[in-house]
Amino acid sequence: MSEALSAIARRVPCEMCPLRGNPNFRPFMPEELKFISTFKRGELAADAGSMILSEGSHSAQLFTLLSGWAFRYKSLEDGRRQILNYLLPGDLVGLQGSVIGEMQHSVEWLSPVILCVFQRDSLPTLFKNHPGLAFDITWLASREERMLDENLLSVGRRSAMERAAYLIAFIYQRAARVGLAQGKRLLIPISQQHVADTLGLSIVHTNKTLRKLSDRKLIRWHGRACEVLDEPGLREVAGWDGLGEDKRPLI
Amino acid sequence: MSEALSAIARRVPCEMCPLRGNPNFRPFMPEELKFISTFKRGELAADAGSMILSEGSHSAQLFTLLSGWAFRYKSLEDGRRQILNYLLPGDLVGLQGSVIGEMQHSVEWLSPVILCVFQRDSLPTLFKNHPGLAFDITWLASREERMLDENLLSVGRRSAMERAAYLIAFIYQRAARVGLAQGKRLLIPISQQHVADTLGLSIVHTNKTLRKLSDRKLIRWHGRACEVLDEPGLREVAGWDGLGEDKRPLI
DNA sequence: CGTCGGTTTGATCTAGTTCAACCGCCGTGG
DNA sequence: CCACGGCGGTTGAACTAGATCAAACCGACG
Repeated sequence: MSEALSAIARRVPCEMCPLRGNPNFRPFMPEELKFISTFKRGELAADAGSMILSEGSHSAQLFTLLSGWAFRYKSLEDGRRQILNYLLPGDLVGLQGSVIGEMQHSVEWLSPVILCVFQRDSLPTLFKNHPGLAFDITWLASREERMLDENLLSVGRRSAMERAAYLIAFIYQRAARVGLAQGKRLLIPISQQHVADTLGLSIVHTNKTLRKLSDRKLIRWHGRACEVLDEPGLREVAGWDGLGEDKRPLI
Repeated sequence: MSEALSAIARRVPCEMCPLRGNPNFRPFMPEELKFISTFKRGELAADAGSMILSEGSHSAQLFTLLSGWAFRYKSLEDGRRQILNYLLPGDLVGLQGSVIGEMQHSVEWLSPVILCVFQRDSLPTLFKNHPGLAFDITWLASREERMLDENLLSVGRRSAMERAAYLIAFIYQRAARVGLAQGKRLLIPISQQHVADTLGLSIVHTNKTLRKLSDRKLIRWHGRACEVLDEPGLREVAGWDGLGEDKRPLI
């Protein structure tokens, strides 16, 4: 757990955040950036597999994922697990804990990650002095809700094949938006167990379904990662239109 | 559709909002209430079955459900429908549309409803001058996210029986919190088709599952409504602990 | 009295689960 | 250097939760 965490001394000033170059993030005012820089307490690095935030935790802090992959999940007493959504660079982590006071889900890293750590105590200051940023946080919360809506539709009403294709296309698009699919092929660092727990299916059936997608040359499976070969093809199978066009804020 | 809507002349001042008496809502400062009162443009009444907000709509307004029942849903091209969540008095309606600019789900009323209508344009003013209320809106967005998390867990990982029991217990608790189960028995105004579309099951199987719950004297079905006979029993079947204790804001 | 929306029930079918075994790869320890 | 064990993926066979099909029922309402 926490042994896998280490604070990083070097502190990238938010003005030079590598993510901000990306045109998918809305441009920020200099004073907004300045505040975010003071809001940011430091950086944190964690290894794949370690878990930082767990259900029921009260001392939750607020983070932005700077690099790496993660996922949110909940589980039942007997171990059945449901992955709720994936977290990619630029995503806020731990908002529920900061706003409501208690995390009701857990988060686990899929790769080594770097997080910007924010001071939860200064959230009220942010709301007070930077209404634009406060609105951005609400915007991000609404975005998360929208993604969950779509995931719920998928798990509730799509067939296994559609679900799998949708999931991979969805992750692909999100990754592409944050520049993870620049020219070079994209490898999504998940196992088939993760896919199963996201889709609400058994591993065996998930394997057979992914097999079919592989046979159709839409994806290729590499050990613990999924390579996307034909994203439009996946969307076609899923009957899904793709993400909208909006520029998102980056806190 | 919109013919079923009618503006109501009489305008209850927010200071006398019938919901505010309920101890489950956090108390508001007089100046907050005053602002909400100016934020509120009027009231709207709509009949059961009519649909006000639909997917893709851009002109979305922001509402608070004052009385009545509603639900949010999404559907696929071929008609498969997934109900995402239910809306009860005190819930915010149309936040996604107000914040992101486009509704990506639809809303339908289950009973005659009364809505407080807010001016979407003054949302920036709210964020600017009333950081506490802005925080409340974020709080409500997080709460919705939390409910979706739980619903997703349910649809993805619980059995039909567990899902059905969870759903009804969940709605029951929410209704109880807003005073809809005061002594007298509570009738949830939904059809089995709604239940099916919430649980991601077929109607036939939903019917058989509800039948079992009826046989166990946990619920009773009345035409287009569900009566809850034994809420702890339902939670037991579902393996669900119930909602937490938090006081919620009321915008 | 007929029709319509919603519920009920039985029969049959199938998508997805469970069980079980096996494979290939990689990291570890003897 | 090799044997071993564990993790992740693969495959087939048997099974079942839930889907689909079809028909009837029942109360409300015009």
